[in-house]
Amino acid sequence: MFKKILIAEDMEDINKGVHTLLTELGVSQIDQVQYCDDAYLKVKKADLDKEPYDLVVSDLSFKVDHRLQTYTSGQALVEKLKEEFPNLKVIVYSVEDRLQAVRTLFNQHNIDAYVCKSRNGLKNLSLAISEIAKGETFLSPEVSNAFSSANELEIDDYDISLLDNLSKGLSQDEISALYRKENISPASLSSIEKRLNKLRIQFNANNAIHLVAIVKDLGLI
Amino acid sequence: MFKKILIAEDMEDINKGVHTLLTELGVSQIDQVQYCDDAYLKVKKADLDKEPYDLVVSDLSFKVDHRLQTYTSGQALVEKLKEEFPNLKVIVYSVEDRLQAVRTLFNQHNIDAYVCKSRNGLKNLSLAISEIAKGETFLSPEVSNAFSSANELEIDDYDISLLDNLSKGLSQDEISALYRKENISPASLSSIEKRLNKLRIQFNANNAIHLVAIVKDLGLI
DNA sequence: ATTCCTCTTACGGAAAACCGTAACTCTATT
DNA sequence: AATAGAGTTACGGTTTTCCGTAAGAGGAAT
Repeated sequence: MFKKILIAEDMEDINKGVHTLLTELGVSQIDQVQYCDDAYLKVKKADLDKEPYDLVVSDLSFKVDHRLQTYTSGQALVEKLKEEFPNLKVIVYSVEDRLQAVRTLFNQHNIDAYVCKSRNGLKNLSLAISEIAKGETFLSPEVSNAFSSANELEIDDYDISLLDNLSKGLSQDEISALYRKENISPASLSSIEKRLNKLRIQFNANNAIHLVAIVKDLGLI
Repeated sequence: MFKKILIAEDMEDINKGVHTLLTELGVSQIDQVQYCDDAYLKVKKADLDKEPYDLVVSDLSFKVDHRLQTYTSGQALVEKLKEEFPNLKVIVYSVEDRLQAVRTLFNQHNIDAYVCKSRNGLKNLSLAISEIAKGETFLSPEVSNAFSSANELEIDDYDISLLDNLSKGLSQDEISALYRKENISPASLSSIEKRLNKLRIQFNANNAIHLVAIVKDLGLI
């Protein structure tokens, strides 16, 4: 089990909650910071002192305040940490459930676990820790389909067209009529509903508005 | 009229076109760069040599390539230039027509003109130059409503919050419940419907999806 | 030809969004 | 105190979206 852990989390209450959990798990040294820069400095110093951290648990979003930060987000912090200390284990603990963000963190920045803050957040966090201790990675159930093979790159031109038309204000009915006129298949309302449902699941969107907002952020349309 | 002008534009053909126009306008010294950093260095050097530029015409987007740049966008370049050389006149010449971007350039970075690359791009550019020479600012007709439009100024924080929550996938019902909990008024479903209806009319949106897509494009959320 | 599989379409019910109308609250003004 | 006006809320009806189920259409493979 891990002996020395750092928590980076700006919300004091959550920070404390995680601290309690880690204490219960028997971690002997637990340090806490509320700013990304402090996190980096602590890890850096610990490394120089030859007493490196075993694990960092970091949030993604940190409220900005008067203190100017070099690393303005958990993402930036994690990137830097994993770059400079590849052996350091990192758990991202965040409310964020956008699959693309999760994918990026794993693929680009090689994090070891992603845990969603939710009703079972702490439980999953403790699961994550034991998995990592065994050399495994961990993914919260809320975002478990971030890698489920099927959805990876299976967004085709039809999907894009659908999303584009939605974003232009057409109703599903109107899109159906349009596709019938232009001989685009499938054109039935039912198929369009089905496809949009698939996309909603893929992108973890609650509804069509959310879906369009997400794919616009991703630059897909 | 201006005597010494710098063109910052990565596309060679456009760069050349602007050069030709300026020559026709009787500008005696016209320099061209294809990288933001080169632009900054040239302006800096000219200033140190006591032969400063009168005007910079800059694009917004520069393709990234092997040359690592300190200033990776026209926006960053303009910001730096206006900060260090407030007297230097700056025209932004770009295809970008997002109103929010235009507003930011004028309000935050104090540019002197914004010209859209379009059919009449060069004509507007020459108009802009003569306006600036008279001490005026200039705004391309394509984006002329970035400031004039009354409708955009009537959007308050509540509207933004509403749109933001919508884009995050909350239903109108959920937003109502949220506002009740957080004592944000108005919180009733009816009022939320009404406000969204007003926004749909203002932005010429067919439905909520369309509305969110539009305000995202405008950079409002 | 039959089976199996996948894609498309159809349908029906529940939920949410859309839209008009009317009532209620609060404030300012006389 | 009375009234007008703007903002908020309530409510009913229609349309659209959401979601599950099931039937039809077409292809591939024995």
